[in-house]
Amino acid sequence: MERLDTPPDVVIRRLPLYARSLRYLLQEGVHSVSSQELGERINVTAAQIRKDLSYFGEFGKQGIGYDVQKLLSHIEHILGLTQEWPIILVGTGHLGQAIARYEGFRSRGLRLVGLFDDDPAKVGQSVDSMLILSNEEISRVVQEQGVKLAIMAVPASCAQDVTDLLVAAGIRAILSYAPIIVQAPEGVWVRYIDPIAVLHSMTYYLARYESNLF
Amino acid sequence: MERLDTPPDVVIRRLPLYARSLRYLLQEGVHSVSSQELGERINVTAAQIRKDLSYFGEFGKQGIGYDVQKLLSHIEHILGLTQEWPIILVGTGHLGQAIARYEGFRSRGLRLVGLFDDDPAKVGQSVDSMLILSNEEISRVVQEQGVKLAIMAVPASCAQDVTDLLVAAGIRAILSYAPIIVQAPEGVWVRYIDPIAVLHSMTYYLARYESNLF
DNA sequence: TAGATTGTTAATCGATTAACAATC
DNA sequence: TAGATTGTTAATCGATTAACAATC
Repeated sequence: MERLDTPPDVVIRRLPLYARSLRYLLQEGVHSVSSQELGERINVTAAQIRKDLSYFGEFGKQGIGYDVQKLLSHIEHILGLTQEWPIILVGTGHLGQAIARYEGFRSRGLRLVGLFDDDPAKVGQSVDSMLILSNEEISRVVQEQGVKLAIMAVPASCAQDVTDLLVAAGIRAILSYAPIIVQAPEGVWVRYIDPIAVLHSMTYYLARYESNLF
Repeated sequence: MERLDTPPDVVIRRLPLYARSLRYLLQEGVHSVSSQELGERINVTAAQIRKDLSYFGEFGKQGIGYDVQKLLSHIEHILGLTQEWPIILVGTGHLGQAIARYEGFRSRGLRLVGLFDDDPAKVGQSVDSMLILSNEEISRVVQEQGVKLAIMAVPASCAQDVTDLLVAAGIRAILSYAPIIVQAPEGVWVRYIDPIAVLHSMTYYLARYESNLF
């Protein structure tokens, strides 16, 4: 059956988890998997997996389940992971350097092509043989390499300025580690990695638990 | 009016964002804020903020809005941030070291009290004057210091084992950076920081955009 | 007082789950 | 064939939003 609904964002955010689990299954030499089995691995119901996939097509076989390799290919295709995406990283503090040293980008369809910092003392140094450039060069690199995706690991105080710079340069999606919500125009996606906020939401439950409220 | 509903987890996850925005307002010297103004800063509707807060009490004044300092205190109290939470970190790769070097824990109600790795070559070294201990010492430290909260920055391949170790030691909440969903018993909260998954959900939109589908 | 904004209810919207015919 | 599991529909559940009386 044809599906014309545009898939909700929650569904899109689950697809990478399905893909990853399928990669692990493949490594383990598993060739076929049911929605039930896949769901148990990632704590999602079987019905949800089937419903999610139905937004994009029919990938399974009744009575059998899904061919791991095939379903993985389909999902990678849906996510646009058949191509390699150049990305840039702005901010080379402790966290930025750790990200720059991450070895896994290439195998995950991403390639770090630029490293930027606005601190003149850092510009010209290098991290893992990758040269740190000035923020003023962002625009040039983004345009030359057709970069659409940026990681922002800068202090809250300059996050909005850097966002504006990235948007002006042509970046369309930003993953921000800065502890602040930035404003970006329509058509630019911003997502946040916010470990402190996550920890603070867990202390809520810990505090409740400690006082024996459940 | 009294509210007996237990607040949904989505609400709990938004509270830290409200708290943070209020801290910024306080720094800026703003004393009073309406749900409208607060909402604009963090891209949340005014109605949602008021509804969220109503799970916990009445903190505003009709016609006026909220006293920034008071509302912040209330939210910090709700989140259990009136006490300092000891935390441990397992895994001292690039990312783990960056986390260990993070200076902001103290001011955010968290205190790193232990750093662990299972690599004998790393045990005994130190990061920022904090000694790396063997994973075998997790249980002792957790019990001695009453630690409930752990950050896990280990490879996917040992994430489940480390989780089991943490749970056995008495940890009740885990923030995991490992790219795998781990199984934990009831009453133990696990949350994930998964930058690659987030990037992969953004490539979906970039791929759509590139092919001019919207 | 008049204007503004809260807290709360009811309406709406959207996501998840259950159930089952289709079919491998 | 009998058993298993999909894809899809309808029912349920839960979260967001709109609206407004209460009130500062």
